[in-house]
Amino acid sequence: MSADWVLHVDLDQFIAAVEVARRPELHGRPVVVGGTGDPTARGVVSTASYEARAYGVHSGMPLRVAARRCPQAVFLPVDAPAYREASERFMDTLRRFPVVVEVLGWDEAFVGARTDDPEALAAGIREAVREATGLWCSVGIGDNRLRAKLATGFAKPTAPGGPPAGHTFRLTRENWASVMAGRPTDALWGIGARTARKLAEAGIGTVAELAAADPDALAARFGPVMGPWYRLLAHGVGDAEVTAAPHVARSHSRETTFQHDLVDRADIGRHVAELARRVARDVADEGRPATRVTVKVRFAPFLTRTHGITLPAPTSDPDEITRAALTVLERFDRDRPVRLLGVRAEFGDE
DNA sequence: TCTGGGGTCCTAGGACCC
DNA sequence: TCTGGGGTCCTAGGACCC
Repeated sequence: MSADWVLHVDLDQFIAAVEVARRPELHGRPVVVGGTGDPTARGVVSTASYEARAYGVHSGMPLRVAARRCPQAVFLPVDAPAYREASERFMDTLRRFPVVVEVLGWDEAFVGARTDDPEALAAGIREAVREATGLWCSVGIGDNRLRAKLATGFAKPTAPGGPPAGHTFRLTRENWASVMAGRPTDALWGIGARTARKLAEAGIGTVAELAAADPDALAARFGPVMGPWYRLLAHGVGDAEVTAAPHVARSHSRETTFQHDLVDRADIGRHVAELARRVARDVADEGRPATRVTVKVRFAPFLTRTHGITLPAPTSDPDEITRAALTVLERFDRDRPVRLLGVRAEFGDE
């Protein structure tokens, strides 16, 4: 009997896998991709291979720390065009199946399907993706998006030297409690370290405890939307709809962390103007005018401030966007060295 | 440990208006 | 002279995700 399923398909160690696929001599070695590939420079790890993860290296970790933990790793620069190309082949492969494909990121997608054998569909997808891209993927099977997404975590190959191909895992209303009840709240998709800590302070440590919490108390503590939503997450409640409708951007931004902090005012102004011009190009490509321009400044050592203005009228004009960014820049204190500059353009609600 | 770059959504306070 | 209740918009910051 056919039923509607949500599959979450996720490429394994995506960025590192792309690099290894085109440099077979790296197979089996610890590989760390991030920044310019210089482990002594400012930057973080984009992806570490499973061999590198065994040394405690993970995404988001400063490259300098990764180099200390795993000095023998091969450090490579981020090559965005190569990953974009691999991503497109991956998505095109998914679209060959009689399913609805919703892109979530470069290396993951939701797949909506009506089938009586979702495991067989998942196996077919994994083989086709391997054939088309040379990359392995893992597949979570769920009765909604939340459960499918979380299921993928249980499908992933874990240990280095383990099976090269990911497996599949099915997470539904039936096994939700037995799989999730005892796990920490940040195992849920949408609860991170900060919220988990605040929940723990309220005496809520596990998914089961969150599921049993009082919604009004959660609303008072976490806000009228987030509080009750956390409780629903703990019950595994989520949307089951998958859509192929193209994503409509709310904003575009460009930012740069400098290898050496900036102190010169004119220098800072030139960098903001350059970022604004790049954002204006993105706005022009979008084909809709920007309604707001925001500037971000991260001062040394790591203090971040933002200021922005709503434009007098929506515009795509590079000169107007640049002028707005430079006007906003005047509102910042200028008494500290600058580590990062960013410019963002937002679009209206239509 | 010393913390990228690109996004999304929510919250809360103040301004402003009726 | 001391004062309401509600709605909406703007702004800055926070949290989360990949």
